[in-house]
Amino acid sequence: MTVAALAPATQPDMLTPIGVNVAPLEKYREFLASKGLRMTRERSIILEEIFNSHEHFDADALIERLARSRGGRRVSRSTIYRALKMLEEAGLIRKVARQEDREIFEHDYGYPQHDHLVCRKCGMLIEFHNEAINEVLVEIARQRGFRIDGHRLEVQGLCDACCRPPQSRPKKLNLL
Amino acid sequence: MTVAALAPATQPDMLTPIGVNVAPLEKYREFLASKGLRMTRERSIILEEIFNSHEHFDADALIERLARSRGGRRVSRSTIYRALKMLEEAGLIRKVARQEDREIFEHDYGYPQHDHLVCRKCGMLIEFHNEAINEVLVEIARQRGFRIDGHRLEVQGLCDACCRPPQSRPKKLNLL
DNA sequence: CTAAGTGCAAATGTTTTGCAGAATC
DNA sequence: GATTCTGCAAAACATTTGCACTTAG
Repeated sequence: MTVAALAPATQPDMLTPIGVNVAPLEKYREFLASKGLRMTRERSIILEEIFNSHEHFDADALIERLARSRGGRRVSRSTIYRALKMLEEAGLIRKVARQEDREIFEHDYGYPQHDHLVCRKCGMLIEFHNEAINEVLVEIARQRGFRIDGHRLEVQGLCDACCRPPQSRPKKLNLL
Repeated sequence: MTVAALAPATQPDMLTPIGVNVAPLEKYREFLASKGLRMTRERSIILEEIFNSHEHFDADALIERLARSRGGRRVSRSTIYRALKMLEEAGLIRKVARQEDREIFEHDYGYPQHDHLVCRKCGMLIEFHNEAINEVLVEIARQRGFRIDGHRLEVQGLCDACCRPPQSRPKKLNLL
């Protein structure tokens, strides 16, 4: 379970156009321009790879995806880490959890806001959205004069499948 | 701001007995016994140091506190890391946030459950408790057959003080 | 052209681990 | 007395950085 396991997205892909969503690229371009930074081949390759799927990912998974990608789309490790930082600043991706000492990212643009149930055993991420939570947070923040930028809510526990292990052979039985 | 800045605890210390709370030690002892592990001088020193204050802390802060502690209470770095892991397993402490690549811990025993507003600028942690959030989570988990062990909710943003920087001299004015 | 970006390799900083001697039960 | 612990130094690991070369604007 090196790579984050995935639950089916809450929203089906029905509304996603075939191919790359162009909006994120535009947003990235604007962000870069506003900071006097440049849109390079590498930056667009990374962005495209990320937005080509709606899956959660970590730096390493992305690096591998790019490494095995068709056509000389190879991008160095450093550049990818540098890009992840920028994309986060640009509001295009966000960190959602931490698994095995790695940050797990997901899209933060063109995707409804949500939180996650994280299975401690198989690593599955189950997305959910609940407006009531946001309302509570807004009210709490108001009381303390706190200006909310965002939040990260990870609910740890066991997913449905991992709650009842009987059917899959319990490990270590062979020690007898 | 290497060490996590702190907001006053939500609950005053009025109910805390002078000196060390003995309950955590008991709980730790039971946990260790149940696993065939031993209560050592080092483990109790670490526990005592942690429960001597209700503050949030990270591994490094704890290491330093123990290093400068009176009487040969020095405990090695490795032992402290090893202990943090056990204490978390034992349900005595929990990770609440991540700042500057370090995990921030806090008591998870003898202290009411709560979440945090984290100031992105000064690092201040403001605790809050809201039962409605728990209710929502329990319901969501029920629907998905998920068994909740716990959660971690970090709300990022700017604290009251950092929202309005005018009075404290804006940095970089000297660049003119 | 010039400032910004990239790749590489080396550095960083936290956390982990192997091992020999010390301590608990 | 055997098993578990500790401390040390070295290792592991994800992420960052310095630098010479490349590239976007």
